[in-house]
Amino acid sequence: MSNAAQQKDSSPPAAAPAAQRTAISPTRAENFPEWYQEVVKAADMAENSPVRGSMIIKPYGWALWENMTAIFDKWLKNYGIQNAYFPLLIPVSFLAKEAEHVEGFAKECAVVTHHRLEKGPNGGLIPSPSAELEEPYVVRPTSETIIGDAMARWIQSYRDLPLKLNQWNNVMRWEMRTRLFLRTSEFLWHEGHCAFETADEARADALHVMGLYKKFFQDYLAFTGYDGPKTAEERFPGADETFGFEAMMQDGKALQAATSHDLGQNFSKSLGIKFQGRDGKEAHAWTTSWAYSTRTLGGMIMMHGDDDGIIMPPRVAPIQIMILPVVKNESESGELMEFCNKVAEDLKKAGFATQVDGRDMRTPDKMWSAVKKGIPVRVEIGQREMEQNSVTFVRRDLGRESKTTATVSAFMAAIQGVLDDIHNTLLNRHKNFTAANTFDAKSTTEIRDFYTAGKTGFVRVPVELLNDQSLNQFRKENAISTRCMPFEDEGRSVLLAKSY
RNA sequence: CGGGGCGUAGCGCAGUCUGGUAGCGCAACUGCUUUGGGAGCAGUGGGCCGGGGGUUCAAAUCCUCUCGCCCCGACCA
Repeated sequence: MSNAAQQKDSSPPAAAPAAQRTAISPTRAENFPEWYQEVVKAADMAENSPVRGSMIIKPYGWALWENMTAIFDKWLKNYGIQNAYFPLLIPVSFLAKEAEHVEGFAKECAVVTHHRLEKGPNGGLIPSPSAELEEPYVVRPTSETIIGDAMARWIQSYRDLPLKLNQWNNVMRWEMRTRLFLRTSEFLWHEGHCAFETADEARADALHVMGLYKKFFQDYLAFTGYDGPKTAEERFPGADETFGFEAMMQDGKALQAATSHDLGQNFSKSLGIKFQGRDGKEAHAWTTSWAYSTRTLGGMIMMHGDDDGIIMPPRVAPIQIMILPVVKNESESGELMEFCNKVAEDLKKAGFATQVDGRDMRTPDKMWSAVKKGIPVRVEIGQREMEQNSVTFVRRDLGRESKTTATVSAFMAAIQGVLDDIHNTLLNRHKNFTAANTFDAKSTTEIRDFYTAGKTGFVRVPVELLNDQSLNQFRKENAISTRCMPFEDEGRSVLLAKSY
């Protein structure tokens, strides 16, 4: 409860018999939020910036995001989505057009009110009073309105439908409390916006993209979770239905990894997205929107990381294989580097993201650096290996016990399988973890007992319980939200959890 | 926005109560020895003590205002 006091006591591991030093301290068990921050730092992925709530994504973090976007972008195009770009600034009046939408976002909008600076009375620069905008702009918190406005002009006939757009961009929501990747004021995402002739098509689109997310998370990011409709209280402002993908973090809190919205005709009516139908009559289009963001990346860290730092899922890892030359003495180093580079070249030709760590550092330090960056496979090559034309490699997911020596040709033949196996190990770990942290409860009393006992995870309860006022009161007091109504239970149940 | 904690070298911290020339560990740099899971010795460099204003002969230290960070809560597709 009194967290502030507790933390201080729990963070130093009390100089106990440091059996095995972990690369990250505190450990997950000691202090999960602090562990998370340290992991991001240790991997050199991101840092806080001078701009409150906005982070700097460093090259290694960016490389991961880039991989996460490149793959999914192809899938979207394959599904018939066209990428486009819409303005960062949205006229306030646009945002105001959809009643629920304004209400949902007004509280967290950054507003642009001036177009010129001038010298202030105390030095420095101030917005020039003579340069106040007639109508302020908001920095987009999401783009439904400005894209809808364009759609209204672009769509005249049912022949213009469906219109399926997406943009990779940044948005801003003035968050009160931020954490690297998980919640930042400015964040990166893609936002898809589609318009259809019929309600069924729109619904199918929202569901289809949710399916893509699920597949992407499973096949590339190596995690699983529950997908399904959100309850009314968690719905996107202005949506008829929101589908979410909920994943369980190692501290027992849920994280929404993606959402997809069936917006019905709410936005088309307020923004005038109309078309002449096959019957010659005027009709409003049915629209959708969907997204995943840099938050998903943060979630991935919290799902796969261990006390030595992040573990990169191999299929999106910026560096899949790191080769460490183990140099004994200078005289051999030239020949050894040549050998390492040769192996690296072959791996690169075979399509694997490979690097040789040729930095002038002690070997153990390079090893830990690779560990903290979560590089799936670390290859060590010293005099021994070179003489036998072999390599020694270690899997990040299994640690030093997995150390194996193989001939170069055997390694080349096996590496794809090794990476796939790492992927599967991570995925299965997370599947088992999710299953082990999903509990069933049939009554408000059971739910109360669960949380009162200090347990965490998903609690799956019958949807009818949402009508129980005493449960709602309890949820409110304990910050327990409804996550989604899993498709697999066909609407009979809803998942409760504390969440990010 | 409420409650709590905290800003001192790149990082982690001591010094603040009781005002008197800015310290420790790690990292960095140099040299030698080392190198297959976090090395050893010797040496060197590095500070607007978050920022503004005040009190004082004198401020990291006291007063005041402010900015920022962390944790919890509220809020949050």
